[in-house]
Amino acid sequence: MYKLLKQEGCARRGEFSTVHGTVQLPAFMNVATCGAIKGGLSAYDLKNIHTQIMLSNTYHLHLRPGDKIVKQLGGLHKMTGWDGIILTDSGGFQVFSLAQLRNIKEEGVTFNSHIDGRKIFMGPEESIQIQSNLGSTIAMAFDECVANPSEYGYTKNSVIRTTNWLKRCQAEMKRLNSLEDTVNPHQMLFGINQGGVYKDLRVDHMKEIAELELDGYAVGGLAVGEPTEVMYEILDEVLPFAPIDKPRYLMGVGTPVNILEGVMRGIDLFDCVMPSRNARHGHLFTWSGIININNAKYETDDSPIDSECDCPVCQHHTRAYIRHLLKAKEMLGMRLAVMHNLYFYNKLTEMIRYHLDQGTYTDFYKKYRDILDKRI
RNA sequence: GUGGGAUUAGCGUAGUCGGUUAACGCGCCAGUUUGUGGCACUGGAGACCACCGGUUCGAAUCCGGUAUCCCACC
Repeated sequence: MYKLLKQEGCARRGEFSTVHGTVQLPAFMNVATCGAIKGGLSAYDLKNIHTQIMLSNTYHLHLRPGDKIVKQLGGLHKMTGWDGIILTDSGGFQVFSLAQLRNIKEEGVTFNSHIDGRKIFMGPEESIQIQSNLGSTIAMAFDECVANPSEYGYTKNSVIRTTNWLKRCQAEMKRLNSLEDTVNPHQMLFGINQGGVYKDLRVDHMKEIAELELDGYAVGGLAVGEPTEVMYEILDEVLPFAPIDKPRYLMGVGTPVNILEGVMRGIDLFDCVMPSRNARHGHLFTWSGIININNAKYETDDSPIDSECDCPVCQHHTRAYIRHLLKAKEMLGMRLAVMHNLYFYNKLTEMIRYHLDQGTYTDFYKKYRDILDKRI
C-alpha cells in the first residue's frame, strides 16, 4: 500500500507498507543476487548500514540452491535471516544479459544455464512459481529486456509479448497466493514498462499496464548502453502516465547522480550493482566524489574513506588500511569497501527523503549533481 | 677437485641453427564497471638480455675468460 506524503515538483516523498514492513521512499535496494550481498555482508550487517530492502534474483536462486529447497527452508526470509522487505527480480534481465544462445517464444524463453550449460525454460508462470517459492515480499513480472539498439518493429512486438506475459504473471500469482502452502500469500507484483528508446512505445505501454492494478510499476530496459540523457528523457515522457498511487521503480540504476535525477522525475525505488561491484574493485563513493582506493596516493593516507561519512567503516578504519586489504586480496577489504558504498547509497536516499520532507530537495539536488559522479 | 646445467623487467619464465621497436605471467601504475556469470575487463610504465673481451655488416643467441647459483660424482 503506497502513501504519498509530500511532493516537490515531480519528486515524491512516500511510504509503502507490506507484510514485511514499511519502506520509506525514495529508497535504494541492496542487491543480494544469490541471497547474499557480495563482499561478505550478512542480514545482521544490513541493519547497521540502514538497508530497507534486499533484492534477490529468481534465476540465480532457481539454479542454486533451487527454489524448492528455499521453500523447504521456509522461504528467503528464513533462509537468509533478513526479516525486512525482499524484492525478487524475475529472471527476465538475466535471460538478456547472461544467455548468449536464447530462444524467445510467446510461451517463454529457452536458454542455457551459466553454471552447467543445461537447457532451462522460463516463462511468466515459471518465474512467478519460483518467486512464490522464494516467498519474497515483492515479485517482479517476467519481461523481455531488449538490447540497445533494437529496431522499432522488434521492440514493438517485444512490448506486446511483455504485456501478455504480465497478464499471465498476474493470473499465476493470484492462483498461487490462494494456495494453502504458499510461503507468502500476500506476495505483491510489480509490472515493468518496456519499449526501448522509443517514446511512443514506452508511453503506450505504460498506459496499458497502468490499467492492470499492479502493486507497483517499474521502468526497465534502461541504462543498457543508451546515453544517460536519453534515459532521463524517457522518464520525463513515461512517468506522467504511471499511477500516482503506486511506487515507481527504476530498474538497475544507477550512479548517485542518476538517483538524484530519477527522484527529480518521480522515481521512488532504485537498485544497482554499482556500489557493491565497484567497491570490490576499489571504487568508493564519497560526498566529494568518487575515489579509487587502489591509487598509490592513498598508501599512507590515515584519514577515513570519507570524513563526512558516519558509516561503521569510516568510524574505525583508514584509507591506507583498506587499500592494503584490497591489494592483499584480504576478504575484509571487500567487506569494508562494500559496507561503505552501500551505506553511502542508503544515506544518499536518506538525505533525499530528509530534504523532501523539508521542501529543500531542489537545493540539495543542485548542490550535489555536479559532484557525486566525479572522480577525485 | 671433476663433469653438466643455469644467469633475460621487482619476481617467475619464453626467446638461442646470429638479422628490424626482446615476448609472457605475476607484481606495479592508471582507467572502466548501471534489474552482478565473485574477485573481471582495458590500457601503461619497467630490461644497455650476469660481467669482461673476441668473431661478425650485425650477438640475448657463436667463441674465450670471470663471477654467482644448482645438480651429479670424487
